[in-house]
This record gives sequence, structure tokens and C-alpha cells, in this order.
Amino acid sequence: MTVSRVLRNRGDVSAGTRDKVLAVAKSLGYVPNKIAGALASSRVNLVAVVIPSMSNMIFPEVMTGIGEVLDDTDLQPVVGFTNYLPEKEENVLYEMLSWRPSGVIVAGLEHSEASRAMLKAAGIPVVEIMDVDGEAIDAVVGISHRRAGRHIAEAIIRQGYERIGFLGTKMALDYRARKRFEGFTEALAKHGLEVMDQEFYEGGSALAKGREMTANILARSPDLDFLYYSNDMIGAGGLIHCLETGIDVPGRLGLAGFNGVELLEGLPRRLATMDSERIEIGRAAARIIAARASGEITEGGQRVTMEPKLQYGDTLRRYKA
Amino acid sequence: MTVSRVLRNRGDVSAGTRDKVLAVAKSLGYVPNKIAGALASSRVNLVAVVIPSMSNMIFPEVMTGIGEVLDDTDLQPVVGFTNYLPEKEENVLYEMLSWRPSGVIVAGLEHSEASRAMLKAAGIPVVEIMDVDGEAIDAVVGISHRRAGRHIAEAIIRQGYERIGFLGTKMALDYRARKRFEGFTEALAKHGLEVMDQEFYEGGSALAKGREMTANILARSPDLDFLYYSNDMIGAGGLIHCLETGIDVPGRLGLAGFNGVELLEGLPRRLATMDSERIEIGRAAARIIAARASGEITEGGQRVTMEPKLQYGDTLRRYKA
DNA sequence: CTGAAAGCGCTAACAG
DNA sequence: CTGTTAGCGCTTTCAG
Repeated sequence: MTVSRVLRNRGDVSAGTRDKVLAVAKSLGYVPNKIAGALASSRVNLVAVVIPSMSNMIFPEVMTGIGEVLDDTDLQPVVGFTNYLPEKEENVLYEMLSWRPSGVIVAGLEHSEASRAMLKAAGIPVVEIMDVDGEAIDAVVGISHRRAGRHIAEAIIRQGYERIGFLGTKMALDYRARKRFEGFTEALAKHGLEVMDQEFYEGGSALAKGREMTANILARSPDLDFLYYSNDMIGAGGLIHCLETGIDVPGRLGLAGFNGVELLEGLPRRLATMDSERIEIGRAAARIIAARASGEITEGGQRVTMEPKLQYGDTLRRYKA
Repeated sequence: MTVSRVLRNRGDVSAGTRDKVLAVAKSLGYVPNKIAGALASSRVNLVAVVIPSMSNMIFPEVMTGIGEVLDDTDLQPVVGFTNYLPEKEENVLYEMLSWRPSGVIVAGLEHSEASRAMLKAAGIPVVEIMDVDGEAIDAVVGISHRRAGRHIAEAIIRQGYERIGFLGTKMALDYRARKRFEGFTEALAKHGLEVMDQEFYEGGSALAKGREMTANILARSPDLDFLYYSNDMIGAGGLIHCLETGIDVPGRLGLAGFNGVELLEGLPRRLATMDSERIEIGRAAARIIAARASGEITEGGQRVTMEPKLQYGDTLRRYKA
């Protein structure tokens, strides 16, 4: 039909006919059927976004970044949650790929063989996000968590701390947290140091857990002079504990977290942290998908490595700069 | 083909043929094309979720609830963001409805005429969430924000506070915040009281803004004896300000927020608040969609009103209970 | 510039 | 139990 041409303002149609069609369409409350359209044209304006969950404050921000840039295109995000479970990821991917999306944005570089195979076979742009330490399927955008861990360890050592404790989550499948930890201990080892005590948690309010864990670890190992937290929320909990119990921070005890969550900016003291560039990662990933979906870019395999800056805040700098 | 039957394990197929088909499908890395399937069967396992944004901590939790229950079904969420803009909502809805989803979950009861018309004409379950104060298109699940505002005002008055200040956001289009405020002032009026001073913000870190606004309003109106915040984050900022400056809370000054964000549970003192039941709202909405999509329930128009409880925390109770 | 016709890859109904 | 057939509502190509 000519109608199709009008609705997609494609091809030459006389102004008269166009107006007529538009009028009728509106009066009928006509909503096109993209399913049929997609089937016929094999073009789908959906972008699959596969992330672990929505409940940890970091992925919502990634989504915000993605949403921002897709907004300027005709692409729409479809989200799926994996709960950090590889089998779940596989299902979700299968499900989503069966809609033949224009691209896939997936968190992490660790996937089951089947997932990798599907992604490779899909023939669409795939952007793995958050992490760059590993082998990518196609494009990647993220930070090096290993490097981030090293980086902070070095800063801690440089400030003269040497009895270091680590507090983190129990998440066995959080590869990024693990890589940070590996980079961290590796850098300590280079200076002949090691983590002297550790404490893990799961579930519950991170802030409260952070207080609790900090109290625990200090009770057990009172001579620690630095606590490295795997995320800012528990770090903030630790900071609150120290403020309440009058521990001299950063003199007697230094603290650092990870993520750079803006949300904590109003605390009495700023926790040392490292920005994980979440929004920017979302934006960059979406930009790659958009550019490739529109044919603006044809090659794949782009690598975008963000360089998170260490923010000393008020809990890491022992010596005046 | 019989193949179709196997892949959807439908109809009677002999075990032998089934296995053969499955084997071939796997070896080929076959991923079905849901577009064609949907077109042929006019069944789509997508649920449209239309929310303002992902950046305010409340919608991610709603998504979590939705994701949780859809997980046990074969339904998948597709999200669209409106940024609190009615025209944007209209576009997003149009876009999503053109995929003929099995249901729509949309935040709020306020929509453009066109949006309402589309939703009504779609012939699929529509669940409006968050708010129940207004006329629904089909099903609703949420809380009464007006009632929540009244409720907290009454509690404040009961505790003997009477010089009350309000701190909130500038969001003209946040109808729910406005309804809370209306309920709040209405209840005050009933007792011959009114809001004595107000302060608004936009953008930035809510915690930091809360501190700043609290300092401002108290500088301007030092005789206020209660501050009601439109959300917990700015409320927490206010609480921190009070703790730092040594203001007696809740003796000389009472504080209350709104939302019940679990995240703040580790603060030195618990802010009075009211749980907005976000996860539960997400779950209930998804349950309605799931039940109706599966034909388990046929009638529409269900109304689920959550009853948020007032949590006194440590900043509202002046008198011993 | 506008119409007609042929599919897109599947499901549903119907025969065998 | 298994094969065949006719669409689903569009886009695309090809004639007018």
C-alpha cells in the first residue's frame, strides 16, 4: 500500500495523499504493528540489555546512561535480569535473541559457552560492559577492575598504611569484585604486604552491614590501620561507625570504598573511592550499538576503557599533599 | 512442520522424533524467530513497563518486584522512560503498543488524552502503579499519597509540633509528591495549622541538598519545630545536619521523610518515614498482568491499595509512647 | 507518484 | 502421531 509509504515517510508521496492517509490513521487510532513490520523488513528497533539485577544501585545508573542515548534514536531497550546466574543469563539471552534485536548490551565478560556461541552467531553488535579484563566477544566498554584494585592498594601503601583489612560481599559470582580484590592483593604483595583480616556479608542494608562488619573486624583485629571495602555503601557504614566511636580517620585508620556513588556526597566526611563510571559506560555502550545499528559504523570489536580516578575524599590522605 | 510442535512441546509428538528435532536444532544453534511466531499466533510475551526514570532509587525497586514475578512466567519486561514528560510518555507508549505486548504497567494516573485513548484501545491489561488517587484506566496498584500526607501530618500534630516547614523538589510534574503535599496541608488546616516555610531543590546529590536546604530554612525560620521532607534522602541530609550542629532531635526539632528506603538503615539515627511499598507494588502489578495474560483471570479493573505504615524511627516521637 | 503481488518465518487448522 | 496449507500485517519490488 501507499499507506505504508506515508506512515514511514519514505518514497515519494504527494502531499495530498499523505495528509489524507495521516488523517484517516489518526481518526482510526491506528497503531502500526511492528511485529509484522519487523518480520517483513527484518529490522527491529529493540536493544537487548542483560544485567544482573536492579537492586544494587549501579545498574540503574547504567540503564540511565543507555536510556539517555537511545532516546535520540528510534531504538528501545529491553531488559533482562540474570541475578548473577549463568543459566539464567543463557535463558534470558535466548529469549531476547529470538526477538532479533538490533544489538545486545550485556554485563560482564564471563558467560557460559552456550551464551557466547549464541551471541557470536546472532550477527548483531554485542557490547559487553563494566569490565575489560578478559576476552571480549565483540565490543567492550568498562574499566579494569584489576587495575582499580591495584591502584587503590598503591595509594594506601603510599600513605604509609600497612595493616590492611578487607570487607566485601559473599557473592562468589561477582567477577568484578573478585578482580578488584585480586588486583588489590597483588599490589600489596609487591610491597611485601597482605590483607591481614577479612569480613564478608550478604543481604540486608549495606550501610547497616558496613557498620556491623567494621565493628566486628576492629574488635577482632584492633591493630588494623586501613579498611578497604568492596563498595561505597558498606564503606559509608564503616565511616559512620568510626565517627560514632571517635576513631581518628584517616590518622589512626584509613578507609576506602569503590564505585563513587554520588548519593553519599552529603555525608559528614567524604569516603575515599574510585568512580566506576557507570553512566558513562551505559552511554558509550549505547552509542556503539546506535552507530552500528544505523550503519554509521560497520566494523566491530571496539574497546572503550574508562580510567576511573581515585578520589581521596577525607579518609585516605594521611599526609598533607 | 512438526518441528514447531516439538520446539513448543505442544501436541503429541513421539519421543523419537522429538529428540531428533531437538538435536538438530541445538547443533544448528537454532534460535526461533519470535517475530514470526508472534505474528502468526498474535501472542507476545512482552510486558511494557513505562516509568519516569531509573535515577531516583524508587523505580529500580519497582522493576525488581516486577522482574521477580515475571521470572516465574514466560513474560519479559520492556522498559521505556518518560522523564516525567507527558509527550515522551505518549511516544513511548505508542512505540511499545506497536509491539502488541501482553500487558502494560505504567507509573501514575495522569496521562495525556491520547495516551489514555491508546491504552484503552489496546485491548490488553493495563496496570497503573504507584498512586491510587484518581481515575484508573483499568487496574491500579499503589498507595494513596494524599492519605500518606494526611497521615504524617496528623502524627506530627499529635506529637505536639506546630511550627512546620516543608522541604521538597521542584518537580512540577511529580503528581505524587504534590498529592502528598496536598494531603499534608489539608490535615494541618483541619487543626488550624499551616506550613510556615518551604524550601525546594532540583538536581544534585539529594543527601547534600538536604543538608544545605535544612541549614537554609533553619537560618531563615529558626523557630520551626518540625521539618517534613518529600523524600528520605533529603530527610537524611537534614538529619545529618542536625546531628552535626547539635540540634536536639526530636525534642527541639522533629523530622520526617517519605519512602522508607532501606538503604538508610545504617544511619546513626533512624529517620521517621513511611514506606512507599515499591517492591510490593511491582510484584502486585506484575501478578495482575501475569494472571490476566494467562487467562487465569478474565475480568479487569482490579484495585490494590497498599497501606503504608508510618515508621516513627527516632525523629518524630517526642513523647514516650 | 501509486497500485499489485510476493514473501518474511512462524502457528493453526486440517488431513492423512 | 505427522505432513500440508493458508494466512498473520507489514515491507519490498516491480509495474503501471
